[in-house]
Amino acid sequence: MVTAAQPARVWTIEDNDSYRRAIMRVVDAAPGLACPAAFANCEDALAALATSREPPGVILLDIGLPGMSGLDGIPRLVAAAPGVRIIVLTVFEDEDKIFRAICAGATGYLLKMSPVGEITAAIRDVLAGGSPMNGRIARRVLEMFTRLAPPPADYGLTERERGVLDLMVQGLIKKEIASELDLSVHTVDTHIRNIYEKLHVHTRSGAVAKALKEKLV
Amino acid sequence: MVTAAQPARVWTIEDNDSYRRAIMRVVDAAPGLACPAAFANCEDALAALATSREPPGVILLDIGLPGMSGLDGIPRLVAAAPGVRIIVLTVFEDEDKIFRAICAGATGYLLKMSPVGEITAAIRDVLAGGSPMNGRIARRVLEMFTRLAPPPADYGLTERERGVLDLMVQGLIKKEIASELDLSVHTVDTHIRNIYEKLHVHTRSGAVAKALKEKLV
DNA sequence: CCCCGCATCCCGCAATCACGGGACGGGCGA
DNA sequence: TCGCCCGTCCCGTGATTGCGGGATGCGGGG
Repeated sequence: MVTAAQPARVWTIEDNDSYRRAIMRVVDAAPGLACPAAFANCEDALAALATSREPPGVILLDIGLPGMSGLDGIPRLVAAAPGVRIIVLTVFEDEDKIFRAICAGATGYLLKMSPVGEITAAIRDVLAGGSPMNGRIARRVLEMFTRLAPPPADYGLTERERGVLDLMVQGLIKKEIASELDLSVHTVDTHIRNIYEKLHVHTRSGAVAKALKEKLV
Repeated sequence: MVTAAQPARVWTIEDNDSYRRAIMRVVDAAPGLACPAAFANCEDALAALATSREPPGVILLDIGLPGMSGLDGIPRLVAAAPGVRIIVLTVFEDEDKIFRAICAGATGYLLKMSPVGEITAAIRDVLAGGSPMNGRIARRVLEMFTRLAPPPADYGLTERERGVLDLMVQGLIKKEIASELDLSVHTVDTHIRNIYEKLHVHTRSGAVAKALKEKLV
């Protein structure tokens, strides 16, 4: 809980000296927030985390750091301070970096061009269970999601064929599929051949790969 | 572009009469925004879209609608009005609905408990290329992402075995794998057997499925 | 120094596979 | 009513596979 008596501890990892100091000032000036420590690289922060008796609740993290990248630092920081929330604060807005940061466990993603007031707002948001993101970043994240779930592609598989394909994905052989579906092996064979034709493959592995990649079955 | 002369058109689809009217009032009162149309269900909105000569730039969409669900409506609305941005405005905050809405192409996701001022802010955000999300929604989205990239699981596969597995995933048969890797078919065979053992499967399909599901190779 | 584990390579066989064919009934649109 | 598609069933052949062996080279530990 954020109170005046016990301000939330925010650490900053940022290699640009003046920007780092500016952030510290802003955070310290914000009611209920304090920035008791700041570092110019991940290694120093990790070392401090290992010995600190007062771990931070939130870390503002740059990505373009000398030495260990902020991206690589995220999992280690989280491991060193379980429960800590990481807000990435960077100039990068390419999908790859956003994606990697989020997958690594970042809770927020801001751009350095943001007004400083947005930073304290973001910290409070994170503390309140939110995930602050710059608008463009949010749009990108959503787009990645959309792309992740592409058209369920329809190859015109029949119900039966989908059932057979499902069991193929589970690694069953024809004989097993036949008894599972209570069919003759020959019938299963025909279905499999039709699946191959519809999926434009000619091996089990190809069919299974296509089924999984395109979320059929 | 949002100007006083040409306000951005916002449509509202919401079955609760008073809430719908409240939104219309708020949007109409906001400078640069106008809500020239509102509907109680998707079907009506779709019909209006089909004949309208002034399609909206943004649609505020409820999910719990009578008839066609807002979730199912998203792709149709987008199809009927290419370029329209959908902001989901609902009481639901379960992962499934969020996920489906985003995958269907929603640009923003707000909760009805939000102060109305947040709605106009969200509309402007969307118009400016952003993707407004309630803080908790954003957190959920990020968590979904994190879960999407689970531990790359290690079954102790050797370099060679990974190479073979990769080609298996591509649907090649042993002979093809052998020539691709410049090995004897017998060697490939042994590799495959070792892969089976390490992956605890005993069929090609099982191995391919496991490789794909756990992002090996 | 020798043994063990490991990755790599090889052989042979029975089981399984892909695929060419053919057949039958039921549903559905022309 | 007549096709046509679909799901079901069947045969046979030759290729491919899974698996039982066995062998090589190479590194580390006793």
